[in-house]
Amino acid sequence: MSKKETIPLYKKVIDDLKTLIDKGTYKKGELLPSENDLCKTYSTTRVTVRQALTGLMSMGYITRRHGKGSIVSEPKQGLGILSLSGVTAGVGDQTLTTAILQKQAKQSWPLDFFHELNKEELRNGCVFFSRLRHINGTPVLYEETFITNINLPRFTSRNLENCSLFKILKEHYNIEVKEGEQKIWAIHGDKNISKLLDIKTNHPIVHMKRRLQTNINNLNIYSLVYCNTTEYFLQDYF
Amino acid sequence: MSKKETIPLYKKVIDDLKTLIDKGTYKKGELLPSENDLCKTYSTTRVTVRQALTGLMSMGYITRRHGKGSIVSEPKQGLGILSLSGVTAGVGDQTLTTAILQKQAKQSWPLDFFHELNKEELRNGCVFFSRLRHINGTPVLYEETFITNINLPRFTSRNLENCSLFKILKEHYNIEVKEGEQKIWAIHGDKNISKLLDIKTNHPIVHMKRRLQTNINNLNIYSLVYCNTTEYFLQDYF
DNA sequence: AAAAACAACTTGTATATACAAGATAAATAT
DNA sequence: ATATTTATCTTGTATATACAAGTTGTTTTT
Repeated sequence: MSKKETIPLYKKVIDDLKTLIDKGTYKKGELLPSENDLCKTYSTTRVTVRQALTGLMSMGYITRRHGKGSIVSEPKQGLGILSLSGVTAGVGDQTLTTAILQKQAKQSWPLDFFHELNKEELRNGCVFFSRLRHINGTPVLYEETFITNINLPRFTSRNLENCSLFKILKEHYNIEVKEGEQKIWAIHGDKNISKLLDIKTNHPIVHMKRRLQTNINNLNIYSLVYCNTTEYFLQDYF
Repeated sequence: MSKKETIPLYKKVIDDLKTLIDKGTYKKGELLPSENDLCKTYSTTRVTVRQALTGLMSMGYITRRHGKGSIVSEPKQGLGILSLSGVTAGVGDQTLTTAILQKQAKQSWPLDFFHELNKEELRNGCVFFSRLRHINGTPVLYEETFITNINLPRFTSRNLENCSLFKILKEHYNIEVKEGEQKIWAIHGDKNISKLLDIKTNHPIVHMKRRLQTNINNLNIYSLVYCNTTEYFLQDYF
């Protein structure tokens, strides 16, 4: 039952350093321990340590300077456009709450679904849920998410508040987002969206259609996003 | 005068494979030669070949499957939101023209510049230019670009039409974009923007503020983007 | 005092090798 | 015929090592 999976050393190094960066032990602009120091810490060689650092770099956690070291970058949360920042401060200082409008439930794909689906996905159906995110009490972002139904144990009974979808997928099912695409429009919200976001109908909002591919074959995450960017904006690091 | 720089082997492998993918020799969904084949081709070892493949992967050119091989992905153009797609087809089928509204010229940074600048950048000043991109004759995207002035030879006299900024930087100055951030809003265009994009003033448009860091220290590319997404949309791969 | 050389750090590139583990098709056993 | 095993591909992880080259502070020379 218990997956006695041994996680690779380089992944452990990534996780450790990521945690220390997120915790603030290594702050923005500071240098990580040198590659040789990390080699000693983990009793390994530079090839493995560099594999970890390369991973952290492509995740945007660090930059590297020849002859200098690995420099901690701005802490990034999420992948692509997942983070929402206020004009004055980062998300950390804001009160971000998430309301589940429709709890995740198995269903078949909508007939007019916005993205092409393969046979396997169509056969499996999907899990759908919708969330409304508030910052400091104001509704800012409405999101509808469709996940290919591959029978994740107990997934439909989990609590998906507080942006924890990706965390849950990673920690409980070892699912990670590998790549993705997103399409962006500026639109005027229709009646429903405007009501949800508490804005006038001619108010401009950002609309996105996203598709995220995971390390599991045929497990894609699709989402429709509607965001009121009057007081906040969408931020994207790459 | 001639830079007798020896380019690293792994970079040559990346460039070669990238060219072959772009040319269509390796098509989407196909497998690249195996790591051991590439080792033979380049008379090197797997560590070096894998360094190249890891690079191609983080650039989005390929995905890799354990036990299977390196699979060619959808060819991606540019980095982050740089590509503009129509609803019906990719950019390739569209007629994309670029008009230079203000030719690139050295100047000092605007007093109310949207991003923090360091001392070095302030001292150097910037090169500014603005472009208006049309798809099938319709103005769709207006972009103002600020590049830190580091005296690139002949840069101010080059032709920046046809999205070739990044190509020029890469080919003539060996400058590559390393990372970046972008902030996104939906707004109603002001008089100027609306006139440029030929839309009504209450029309929703996507507004972005972008900052791209390059492999050259203190050389950043800042841009302000305004996009009419009525008929087209902004697309982003990661 | 200023410039040049040096030493000691750092990361970058590269070779050579080994075994683990996923994918696939052929050979074998049922 | 249908499973099962096996062989042989593939990529994934890892060790050990070497030298090149950028960065920085110290020492030496001028």
